[in-house]
Amino acid sequence: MTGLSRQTPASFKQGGLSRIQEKNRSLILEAALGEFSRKGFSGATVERIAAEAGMSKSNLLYYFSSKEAIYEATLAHILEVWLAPLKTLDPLGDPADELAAYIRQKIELSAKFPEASRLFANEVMQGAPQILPVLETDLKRLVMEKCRVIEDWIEAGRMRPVDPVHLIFTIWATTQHYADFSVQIRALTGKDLSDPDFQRETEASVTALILNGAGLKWPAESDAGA
Amino acid sequence: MTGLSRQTPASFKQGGLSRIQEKNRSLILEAALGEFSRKGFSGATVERIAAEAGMSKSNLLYYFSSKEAIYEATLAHILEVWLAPLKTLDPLGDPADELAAYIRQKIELSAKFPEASRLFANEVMQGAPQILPVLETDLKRLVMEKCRVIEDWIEAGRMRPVDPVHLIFTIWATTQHYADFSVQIRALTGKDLSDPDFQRETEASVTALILNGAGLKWPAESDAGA
DNA sequence: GTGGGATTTGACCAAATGGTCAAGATGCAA
DNA sequence: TTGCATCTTGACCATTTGGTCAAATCCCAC
Repeated sequence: MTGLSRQTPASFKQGGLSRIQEKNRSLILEAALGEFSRKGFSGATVERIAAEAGMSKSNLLYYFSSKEAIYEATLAHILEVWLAPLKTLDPLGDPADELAAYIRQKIELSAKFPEASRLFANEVMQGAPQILPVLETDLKRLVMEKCRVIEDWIEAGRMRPVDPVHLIFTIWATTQHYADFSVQIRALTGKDLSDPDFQRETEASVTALILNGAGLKWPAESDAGA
Repeated sequence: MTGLSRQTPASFKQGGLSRIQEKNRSLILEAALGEFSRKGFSGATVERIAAEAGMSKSNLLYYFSSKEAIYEATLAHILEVWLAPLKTLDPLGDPADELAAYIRQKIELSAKFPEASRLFANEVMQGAPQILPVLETDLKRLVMEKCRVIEDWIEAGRMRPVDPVHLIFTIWATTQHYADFSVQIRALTGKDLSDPDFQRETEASVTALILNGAGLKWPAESDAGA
């Protein structure tokens, strides 16, 4: 009787996705991440996404109603992972340790999910058409909260007075740079974050530069190898 | 007699472009920069570029034989400007002054030509299909040369031992971040580099962070206002 | 002013691509 | 096994878009 349910993947009835749906949506999102990050939204084709996910274009459009819907889902899927590390910045911890840990996590993400980084960068560079609202609300609230944490550290004389928001931008910029510009980095150094040695070297350099720039001792006293 | 010259803008005969050609090529390149930086290569349309340049699509294709040709010309046009500042890093100057000047120039570029920055970022993020050769030759040579300069400063004990290539990457990352992610920055701070006050503030923060991170005194002694 | 090359454009074409649809295949509960 | 909902697909369509072409129109040296 219902002519309606036909084009709706049984789906959301009460949030329960069927086994097949679970698998296919997951395959699609993974393929979409690769395609969108490689080609950008406009350059990506649903045909290629479908092929990479191992199904027909028609079938893909059975699970996601449009190219834009796939894009939004992909973006939402990575956004939480992407912004998570900042939340761990602990006001009660040691400033140097906390910032070092944050930088390490961000570089870890850049190393493990360079495609997500590029997709995010692409979205923001195009004017953040999909995620601007999130940036202006959730992210802004989070950043302001963590800026307050840093300000408190500064007022307590535990680090040099730096503008917290620029400190955060600098951390974002540097860590994401290694993912987004990996081709350039490989062209210049012959390596990128996929090389564990290079990842360690990058982490050490970036952390030392930023922490010392913020007036924190780094590496912390301990054995500083040759 | 020559059926050949017809589709070739009188052009290159000996490098002399006619007045009209000069004007139109310039209009096209400016329009293309806007369109490509806003939409990326795939998202851009020659129709819109032509409209923005105030001419018909057919006429645009009279000056550039294809969309890709416009893209290459646009990229080549900005590339020299983009890489110029690094060349000014003077081995004979004071490390702090030299690096501060370099950072200032890069931020100046990000403020004045954010579209060029985004176009460049886009190109590299897609794998640098057009400019990879340049990166691997000219840019690599330049970077290695300047790394040597920094190493000499370090060996002379004039700055903390830092990996020069990571120092350069950090400067690139931070300065370009303010152009490429200006939408995010505006969402979080309400301002961006188009605001002169924000530009000064950014320059001061970034310079202080990086130079102090590199073990250099900054700001140099002088009146440090309240 | 005039002839011929430079410039400009509208009409047109072919390929790529997002999306629809109806029919067929598959999985599963009874 | 059978009936029905879920799942899958090939055929098809409309639009967008990069690019061509022949016919104007413009510009300028003579």
